[in-house]
Amino acid sequence: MDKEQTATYFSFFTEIGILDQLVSAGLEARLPAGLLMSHFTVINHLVRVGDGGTPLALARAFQVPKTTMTHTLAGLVKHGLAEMRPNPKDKRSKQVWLTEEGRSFRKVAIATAIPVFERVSRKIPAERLAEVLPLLQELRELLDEDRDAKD
Amino acid sequence: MDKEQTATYFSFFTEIGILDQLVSAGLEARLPAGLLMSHFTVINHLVRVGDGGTPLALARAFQVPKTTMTHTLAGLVKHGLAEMRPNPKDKRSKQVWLTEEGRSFRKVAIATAIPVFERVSRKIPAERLAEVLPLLQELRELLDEDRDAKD
DNA sequence: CTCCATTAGTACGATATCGCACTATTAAGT
DNA sequence: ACTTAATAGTGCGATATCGTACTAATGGAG
Repeated sequence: MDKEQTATYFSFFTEIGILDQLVSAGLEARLPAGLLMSHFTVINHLVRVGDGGTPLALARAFQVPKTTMTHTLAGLVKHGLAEMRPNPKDKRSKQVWLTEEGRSFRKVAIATAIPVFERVSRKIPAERLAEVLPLLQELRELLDEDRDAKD
Repeated sequence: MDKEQTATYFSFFTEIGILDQLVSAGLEARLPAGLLMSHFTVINHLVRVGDGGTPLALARAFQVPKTTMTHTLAGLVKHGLAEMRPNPKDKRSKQVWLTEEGRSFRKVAIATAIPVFERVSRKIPAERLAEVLPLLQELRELLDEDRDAKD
C-alpha cells in the first residue's frame, strides 16, 4: 500500500475519532448524574439489537473486558435501567433485560441531542449523512469481521 | 425536526461511535506495553497541529479535563516521547514538545495499522473514503464550533 | 502600585476501566 | 461415568479518568 493511500485511511479514522470524541463528550454532559457514556451505549445497543443476551456477549460487542461490562451492568441495575436474570440455558450465565425506565431513559437522552442535530442540519442536512451511512456500515462490518486477524 | 431526520443523525453518530471503538481497540492492542490510545492521540495531534503548545490547549482540543491531560503528558514524558519546557511567555504555564522518539513512535504505530488498511482496501478502496472525508471534516468543524452552545 | 478576578497547572480523593486469578458450570474426550 | 479443558461471571489490585480544591502567576480596574 502506498503512502498516499495509507494517509487517506489514517486521516479518515482520525476524523472518526475526533467526531466520536466531540459527540460523546457533548452527549455525556447532558446525561443525568451518575450515568456515563458507557451506560448509554449499552442501553442503546440493547434497544437496537434486542435484550436478553448475556453480559459476555455485550462485552464482546463493545470490545471491552468482561470485568468492565460487569461493572457497567451493575451501574445500570443500580439505576433501575436494566435487570439481570439467571440464564435458563446455562447456570453459569445471566441474561440482561431492559426495564421500562431503561427504554425511556434512552428516549430522553436522544431528545437532549436534538438541538445539536438541528444546528448541524442548517449546514448539513440529514440527506447528506444518509448518503454516507451505508459506507460507514459496510466499513463497520468489515472491521468487525477483521477483529480476529492475527497481524 | 421530524422523527426520520433525528433517526438519521443519531444512526450516523452511532456508527461513528462503533467505528471509533473498533479502530481504537484494534490499534491500542498493537501499542507497546504501558502506552494507551490517549498517548497515541496526543502524539498524533502534536504532529498534525504542531508542538510547543500548552497542556491546557491540548486538554481543550480533546475535550478532556486538564487534570487528565497532566496525567497523560506525564506518561509521555516518562516514556521519553515528549518533554515539558517552561513557557517563556507565561511562568504559570508550560510547553509540550515532541522528542524524536515521540515522532518515530507515531510512525511505528501507524505502520502496525497498515495490514488492517490493506484488508479493508480489498472491499473499500481509499478513493471511496477520500470522497467522504470533506464531509467528515465539515461536520467536525461544525460540532467544534457548537461546543459552547447552551441547550 | 494595589487589589482581586482569572488563568495554568497540580495534589488528592472518587469512580471507571483493565488484567489476573479464582469459582462454578459446561463441554469434550475417553 | 470420569477426567480435563473451556467458558461465564466475579473479586481484587493497578492504572486511567474525572471533579474539587489548592498554589502560583497573570492581567485588568481603580
